[in-house]
Amino acid sequence: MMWTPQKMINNKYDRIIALIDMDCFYCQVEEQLNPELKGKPIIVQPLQYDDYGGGGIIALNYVAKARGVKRSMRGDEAKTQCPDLELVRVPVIRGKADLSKYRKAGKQVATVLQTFTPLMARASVDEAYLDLTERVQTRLADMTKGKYALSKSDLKCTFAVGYECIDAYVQFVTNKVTKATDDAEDDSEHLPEEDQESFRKSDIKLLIAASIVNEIRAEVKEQTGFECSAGIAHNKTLAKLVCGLNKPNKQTLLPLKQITDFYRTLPIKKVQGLGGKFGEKICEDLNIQYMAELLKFTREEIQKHCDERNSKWLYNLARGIDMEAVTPRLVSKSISCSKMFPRQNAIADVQTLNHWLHEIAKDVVDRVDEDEFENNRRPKQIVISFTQSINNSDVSSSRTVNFVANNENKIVNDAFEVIKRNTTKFLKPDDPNALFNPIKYLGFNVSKFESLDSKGGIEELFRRSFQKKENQSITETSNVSIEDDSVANNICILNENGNEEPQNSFLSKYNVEFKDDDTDTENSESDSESGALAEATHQMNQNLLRNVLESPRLSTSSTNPEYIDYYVPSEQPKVACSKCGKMVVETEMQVHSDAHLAFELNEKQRTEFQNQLKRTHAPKTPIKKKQKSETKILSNKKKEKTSIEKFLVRKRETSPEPSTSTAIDVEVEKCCECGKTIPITDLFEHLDFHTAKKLQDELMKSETTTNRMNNNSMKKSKNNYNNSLSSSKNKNNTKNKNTKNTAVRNITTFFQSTE
DNA sequence: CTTGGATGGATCA
DNA sequence: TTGATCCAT
Repeated sequence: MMWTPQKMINNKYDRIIALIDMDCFYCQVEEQLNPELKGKPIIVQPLQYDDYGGGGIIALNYVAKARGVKRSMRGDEAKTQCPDLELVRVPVIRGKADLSKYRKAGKQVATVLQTFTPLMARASVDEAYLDLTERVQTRLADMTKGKYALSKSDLKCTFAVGYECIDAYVQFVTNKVTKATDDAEDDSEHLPEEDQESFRKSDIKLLIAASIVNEIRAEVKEQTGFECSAGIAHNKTLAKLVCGLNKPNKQTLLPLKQITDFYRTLPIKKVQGLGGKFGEKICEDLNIQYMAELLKFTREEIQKHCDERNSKWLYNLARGIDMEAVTPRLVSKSISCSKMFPRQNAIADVQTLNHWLHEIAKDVVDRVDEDEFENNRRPKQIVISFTQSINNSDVSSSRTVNFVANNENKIVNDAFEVIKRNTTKFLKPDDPNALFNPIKYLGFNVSKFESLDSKGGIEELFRRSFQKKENQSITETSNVSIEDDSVANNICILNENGNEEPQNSFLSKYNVEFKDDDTDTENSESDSESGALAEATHQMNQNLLRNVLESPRLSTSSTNPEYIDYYVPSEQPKVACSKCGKMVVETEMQVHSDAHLAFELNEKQRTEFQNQLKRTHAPKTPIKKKQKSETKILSNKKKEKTSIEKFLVRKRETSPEPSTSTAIDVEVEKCCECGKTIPITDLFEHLDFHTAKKLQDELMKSETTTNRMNNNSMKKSKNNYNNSLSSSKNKNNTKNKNTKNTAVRNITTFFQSTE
């Protein structure tokens, strides 16, 4: 029963996660490649035009959608529905669909996204999760200090679940903030203390995140020409859920307090991971259909129908909690090439089998080769998969083989051997050319990549931080790490319709456990919001980087700065991280170190580093790269090393002056607003007060300029305006009633920057 | 028969 | 670790 509760708790609502999803990505790619298509209704189809009904549709743009074309239509039907529809076919190479241009475009996008945070995980060719927690915190701190203000245009194209327009939501947040300063009453007060701050800051953080995501989407558009939509919430699952609510080229955030309402009409199947058999089973077993209905069940009841892990996950998710971390991953962990041979296309003879093995193997060779140039790695393993039709039913098999050389014939031979060896009856006895059972699917999957640049050292570490990989400990343990009781008692706020269970029993227990277990987290306790801490963290990261560069083995600080390190299993052997001193399970140390590295690099450094990699790796002539690979890698290694050295040196030079004491040691801080000395633990609260004041000031100041802006939402609420501009600038000290009215009146320019 | 194929990730025994 | 299976885009 050893957890670090405080860390876990903070991760329930503290994180800000965005899911970026490209709008009808394949269509956008095709439009970019063939600009004549722009503005026209188009669909993208997988194969030749000889398919049933004119072929399927894998993507359609919004023009086509507006014309009534549906994804479920066949090509013919779509063409009938929309006669001037443009049919774009994905190219076919070696008899199979060639998706390389979409992969390439997706990689471009990911490269841009990655510059905003190291905590980016590609979820598919056109989707990526971003953990924006740090960026949001930084901006919130800036805002609080008056260095930054949201303007209306920052929230362009933004929607908030449960609100008609974003202005309505902003108004709500405004009222809440101003109210909180004057009024002791707070709708988060019945939460456990640990959650209250997170809860109160949720709305403003989501808004800030929306402004950041707008910037991200604008950058993606500028750098790649592609448009995307986004979902913004406190965890991946929710971000994903709301992403599709407003499309295209829009973004949707999910306020914490809207989750229950949102769940009421949300079919369970829509949740990622519940769209298949498992979700169906849950729905049937519990006889429910919507997410909100999950709330009725205890964890034990849920667990009757699934394993512990899933029951916890479901139980938490029903309460808006999903602890899965955004695991940084920039490149895929495997590459697969496959082809189906449905029905009469099933492979029935050895010659045909051989032919297709070669075709697909060529694909493998090309992809692996390309990957080697891009990522300087090579797979160690290849899995050969095939499906036979035996007695009219499909039987799938796969076998693993060492990947010793990226060679077409070698791959084919291995595959042929594998198929022969693992087929009880390979050939028909009377016909040595005919397969006994037809083959309906062939596939290769290479994985277990090995970095080609030698050999440990800082280079390797850097590379890993870019290429890698997974952070399994975070992903896996985060789910099981939520203690049942803590969850059960911390979610009452989501049950805004009452009926929540009493929570008192838990609190004491929680506190006890917290204290018992809180051996090494004292310094970072409850400060994760603080701008000062953020600075301290940054400073510490600088120091950490220096440590890595100068004496990697040296153990220094004993703080654990990263909010992603929120879980420490107790029973496995642990060792101290050489960077942060935190005790980490031995087998997870590499991952832990990677996380440090990912965090330590700022965007510029990362892009610079990547560009250098690209430069040194980019072949002069993209064609015929095969036989050069060996020698080229060697020469590159040298170049690259110097590049890295340069990079590191520069990094050192541009590092901020080392501060001998990090802000973590500071107990008090001078308020930048009023000059008062405030205990650091109270600083944020204190600054909140100033924020509210400022907002009020802005409100008044921009009142007149507001009238220039004339949008629908303003027109709508125009009648609510009044002319009480009489208050002085210090009116922030006035009563609730007054501030509320002001906020209502002037909501659209509330966040206007003053500069 | 028919949103099916290609692809990638994750889980579990 | 491997092989089968599930899930998602």
